[in-house]
Amino acid sequence: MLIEIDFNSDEALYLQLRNQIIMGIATMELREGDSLPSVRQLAEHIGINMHTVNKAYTVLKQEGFVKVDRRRGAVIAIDLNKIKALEELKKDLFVALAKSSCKGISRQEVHELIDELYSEYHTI
Amino acid sequence: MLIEIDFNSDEALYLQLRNQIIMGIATMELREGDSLPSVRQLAEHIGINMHTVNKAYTVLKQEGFVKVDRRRGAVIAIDLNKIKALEELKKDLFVALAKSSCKGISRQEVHELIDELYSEYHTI
DNA sequence: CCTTTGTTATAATGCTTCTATAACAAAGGA
DNA sequence: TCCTTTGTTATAGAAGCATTATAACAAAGG
Repeated sequence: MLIEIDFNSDEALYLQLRNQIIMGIATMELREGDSLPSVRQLAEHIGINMHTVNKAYTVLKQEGFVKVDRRRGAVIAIDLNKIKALEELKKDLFVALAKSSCKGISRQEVHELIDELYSEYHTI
Repeated sequence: MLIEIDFNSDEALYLQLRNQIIMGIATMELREGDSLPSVRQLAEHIGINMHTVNKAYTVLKQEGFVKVDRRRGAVIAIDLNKIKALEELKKDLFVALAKSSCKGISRQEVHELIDELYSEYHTI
């Protein structure tokens, strides 16, 4: 899977990494059971520090997207928790929708955008 | 308008402030032309530093939610820019939807959540 | 003339991010 | 058995951000 880090972004490196892996899972580019590169390999490949990759993996583990196996490294393993996920989504959407609502974006436009984005995610 | 700051949150104070004001506009608790308290008044009222409030107002100004008038202070004045707003919404939704998609939340469930949240925003 | 307004400057403190170096036990392969 | 690779942990430093504090300024209004 191709990882692209933007060093000029104001988003933290470990979060860029985390987000791209989550999007990889959503698009099924990464599937349950797939191994991620070792922290050292990926760090070397991207050109960042090992600890930064490790931080991304640790967050992904805490959020239930990977399990870490000493033999196989970080392995994609979705821990389904819809209730928690719905709460988080709600929190994420709250401010984003308030902003768009203020800027005159209609409810229908949001629905259309959701469809457009969701069609890129093949899980459901 | 009631402002509530959570000092235990890991979200920056000036962002909590910004978000609450945006949500205030979305729910029409704050309307075009309304004045916000002066940076010093609001800082005093909340119990935080003047510069933290000033930072929130500065961000809101840059994002086109208020205009600053030397006489009237920060005044709600929406600068409509739907194209930019749609781009930002898309970016905001991208990761949030990827996460929920991975966790098994269906497209329909997202649509329902959108309706639920949007019904609290009376602008459109 | 005095107060209040936003604005700007400077400095100190604490937290987060990122890097660097190092070491450890566990597992696998030769 | 020995070597390499794995995740993990500890420690330390640099840089940037968030927050506070004190201070000063010009502009506007009463």
